[in-house]
Amino acid sequence: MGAVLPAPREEPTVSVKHALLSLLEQEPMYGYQLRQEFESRTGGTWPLNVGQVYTTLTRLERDGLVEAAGEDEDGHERWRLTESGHEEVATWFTTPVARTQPPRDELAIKLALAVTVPGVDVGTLIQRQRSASMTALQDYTRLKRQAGAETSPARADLAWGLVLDSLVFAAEAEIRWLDHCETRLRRAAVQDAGTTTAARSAPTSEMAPASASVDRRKGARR
Amino acid sequence: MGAVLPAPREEPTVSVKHALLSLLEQEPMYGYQLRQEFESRTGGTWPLNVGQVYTTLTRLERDGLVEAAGEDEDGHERWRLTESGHEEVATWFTTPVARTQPPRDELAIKLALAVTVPGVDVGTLIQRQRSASMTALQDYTRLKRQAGAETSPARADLAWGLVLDSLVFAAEAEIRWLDHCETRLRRAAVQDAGTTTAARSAPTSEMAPASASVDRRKGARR
DNA sequence: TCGCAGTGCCTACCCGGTATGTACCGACCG
DNA sequence: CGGTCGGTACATACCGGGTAGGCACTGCGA
Repeated sequence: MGAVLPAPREEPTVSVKHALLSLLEQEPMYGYQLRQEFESRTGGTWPLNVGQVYTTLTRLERDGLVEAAGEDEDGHERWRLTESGHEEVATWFTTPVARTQPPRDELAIKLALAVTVPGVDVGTLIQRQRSASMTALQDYTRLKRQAGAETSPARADLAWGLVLDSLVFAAEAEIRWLDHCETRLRRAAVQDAGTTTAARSAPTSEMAPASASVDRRKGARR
Repeated sequence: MGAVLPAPREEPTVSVKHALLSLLEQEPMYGYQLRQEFESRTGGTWPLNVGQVYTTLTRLERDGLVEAAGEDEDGHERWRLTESGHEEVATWFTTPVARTQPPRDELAIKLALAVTVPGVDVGTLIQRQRSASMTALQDYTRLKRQAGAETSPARADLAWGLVLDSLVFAAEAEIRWLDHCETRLRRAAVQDAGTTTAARSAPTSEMAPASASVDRRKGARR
C-alpha cells in the first residue's frame, strides 16, 4: 500500500477546545473563570468539568494556540490567545460545522437495531421513548417560560435562550421522527402480512409536512 | 440566573457497547462480523472502527456480559451473551434514552458563543451554516431516493431507511432553528437600537409553527 | 470554634475512537 | 507462475475527551 494521501486528519468534533478559545477571544481569563463563563452562556445545559478545562488549556498551549498572560491581582494564572489562536477562532466562526460525519445518535442506533434483531417489541419501545421525549420537551418549555419571565435580556440570557430553543427543536424533531417510524413500521407490517399487489401507492411521501415547513420559510426553492 | 437543568449523573452515552450486545442477542458472532452487521444495519452512517469492536468486546468480557463461545468452522473466535448480557440488552430496549444530559451540540455551542463574544458576524455565520445544512439535507434525500429505488425491502434496508429519516428530520430541525435564531436576533437588535417603550409585544411566540406541527400529529391519537 | 460551602487548581484514571501493523487468502494479470 | 492488490480478520499503541477525587484557601453562620 503506497502513497495513501497524507491523511486528511478529520478532527473529532472538538467543541470544548474551540469554546475555550472563543471565550479567550473576548479577554484573557483563568481556568475556573472559563468554566463559569461557558456555563453561564449555555445555562448549564452541558456542564463542563473543571479538570477538562485545565487539561485542554495545556494541550492548547502545547499546540501554540494560547499562552500564559501573567497573573491578575488575585494571583490567578491567566491565559491569552496567540496569533494562531486568533486565527483558529476566526476560521471556526467562518466555517460551518460539517455534517459529513454526524455524531452517534443513540436513539437512531437503538431503533435500527430493534427492527433488525428479532424478539424486540418495537411498538412499545417507540411509545416509551415518545413519552420520555415529550416530558423532556415540556421541561424545556417550562424552563423557557421561567427564563422569559426574568427581566434582564442580557447577552448571556439571549444565548441561553437560543440553546434552549435548539433543545426544543431537536426534541420536536425526535418526536416527529418517532411518529414517522411508527406509521412506517405499521405499513411494512401490513405489507408483510398481506402479500397482495397493493404496493406502488405513493412511495415515500411521509416527509411532506416537515419538508414543507422548511421550504415555506425560504421562498420555495431547492 | 436561576433555573438550571438537574444533572443526575447518567452513564456517558455508550452506544457502541449496547449495539454489540444487541447484535449478539441475535446469534453468536466474531469481531469482524459484528462490525459488518452494524454497518449494514446503519448503512455506514456511523462507520465503526474494527479496533473498537475488539477493545469493547474485551471490556464486555471483563464485565461479564459476553463470553467466548468457541470457534466456528473457519477458526473465528465467536462471542455469546451471558445471562447478565441478555438482561442488559433487555433493559436497554425497554428504557428510553435519557435526554437529561443531551450530548454536546457543537452548532448550538458555537452560536451561543457567537452571540456573546463581541466582534463575530452572527448573520453570515447563520447563513453559511444554513446553506451547508441545506446541501446535507439534499444529500440525504438523494440517498433516500436511491435506497427507495432498490427492490428488496429487507429488514436491514428498513433500518437504514429509518436512520436516514432521522438524519433528515434532524437536519430540517437544525435549519428551522437557524431561521428562528435569525429572526430572534434581528428583533433583539431592533430592540437594542430603538430604546423605545415598544417592549411587551407578545414575547416568545416564535415556536408556534413547529409546536403546532407536533401537536397536530398528536391530536389524532394517543 | 467547628463545619461547611464556595472558589480555584491539579492529577490519575477510564473509555471511546483512530491509526497502524500483521497475517492470510483469493483474484486478477502480465 | 510470481506478483500484487484488495478483502477478511485480529491485535495493539496511542491520544483526546471526560470524570472522580484530592488539595488548598476563604468566608460565613451555627
